[in-house]
Amino acid sequence: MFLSTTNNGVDAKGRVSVPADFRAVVRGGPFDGIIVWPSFDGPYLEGGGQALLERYQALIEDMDPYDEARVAFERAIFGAARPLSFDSNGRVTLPKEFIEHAGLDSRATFVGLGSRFEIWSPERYEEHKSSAQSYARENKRSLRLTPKPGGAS
Amino acid sequence: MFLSTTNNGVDAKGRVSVPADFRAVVRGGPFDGIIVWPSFDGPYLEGGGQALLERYQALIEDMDPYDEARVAFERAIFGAARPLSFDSNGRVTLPKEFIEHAGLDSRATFVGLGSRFEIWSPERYEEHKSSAQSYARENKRSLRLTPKPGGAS
DNA sequence: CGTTGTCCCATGTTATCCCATAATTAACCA
DNA sequence: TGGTTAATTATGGGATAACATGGGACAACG
Repeated sequence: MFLSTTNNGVDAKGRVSVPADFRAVVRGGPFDGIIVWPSFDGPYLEGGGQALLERYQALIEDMDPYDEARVAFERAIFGAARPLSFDSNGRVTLPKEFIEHAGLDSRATFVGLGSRFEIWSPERYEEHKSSAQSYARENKRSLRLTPKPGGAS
Repeated sequence: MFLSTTNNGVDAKGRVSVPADFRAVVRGGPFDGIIVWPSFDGPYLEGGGQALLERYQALIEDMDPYDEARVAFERAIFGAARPLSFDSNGRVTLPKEFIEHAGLDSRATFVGLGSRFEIWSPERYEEHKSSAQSYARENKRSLRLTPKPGGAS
C-alpha cells in the first residue's frame, strides 16, 4: 500500500528516486518498476505497480469493444502510460513530456494514495492541498465513509 | 501489454520502426512480427500480435455462421489484416493501402492500448487525443476501482 | 529488363547501466 | 542512554549498449 508523502530531487537527466517505501510495494511483482501516466484530470502524474494497470484493464475490458467511453479510457490511460523500471539505485527516468505535464522543476512530490500514487510539483501540490476544491472532495469522501452515530440519510 | 505512445518516422520505402517495447510484447510468439489491418472505424490502423488475432477468431466463431455481422467482421479484420515481419532492425514495411488509409506522411504514431495498438498520422491522433481526454475527464466516475479482495483502501 | 520488395551494414542519437560519494537512518554495544 | 558502527537511501557523473533511421546491394517478380 502506497502511504505518506515524500519530496525527492529530479536531476538534469529527469531521474528521480522512488521512495523506498513505494519500491517495497511493487517488489516481487511481475515488473521491477512502476507504471506512470499523466493525469487527464490535472497537472500531475498518476502511477502504481503493474497490478494497478491490470485492474484497470479488467475494468475496461468489461465494456463493449467499440464503446466510446472504453476507447477514450484506453487512449487516455494505456496510450499515455509508460513502464519506468528502477535502476540499480531505485530511480526512474521521467520522460520529458511527463516533466512538462506536471510542471516539474528540480523536485517532485510523491503522494501515496493506497492502491496508487501521484507525483506533483511541490508548489502545485501545496496549492492543490489547500484549494477549496480538494478540501471539498476530501470532505465528501469522509462523509461517505463515516456513518453518523445517530444515523440520518 | 502494449503501453505508451511513440512517434516514429516513415521513410520513402514505407518502412517504420516498431517501438522496442512493442516488439518485446510479441517476442517469443509464433510469428516474429505484428499483424495489422485498417480500422473499419476511422482513419487509422489497428494491430497486435498473433495472439490477439486468435482471440478475435475465438470471439467471431462464437457468432452465428450466417450472421451478417460475423461475415462483416471476418472481411473487415481477417480479410484486411496482413502479417508484417520485422527486419533485422525491428522495422516493418507498411503496404501503400495502409499508408493511404491512415493518411500517413513522414511520421507515424504508435498508441499502445493494452492488448492491441493503433497506428495514426500524428496530426489526426492529436485531434482524437484531446477529445478522448475530455471524454475521459467527464466520465471518470465510471472507472471506479473495486477494492482488492485482500487489500484495504 | 525494369520494378518492387527484402536484406544487410553504417551512423547519430538517446537512454540505460554502473560506478562513486553524501546523507540519512537503523542497529549495536558500551 | 549515549556514542559508534553499519546499512540503507538519495544523489551525481561518466561509460556503454540499445535504438531509430538512412542508404545501398541483392533477389524475386512481372
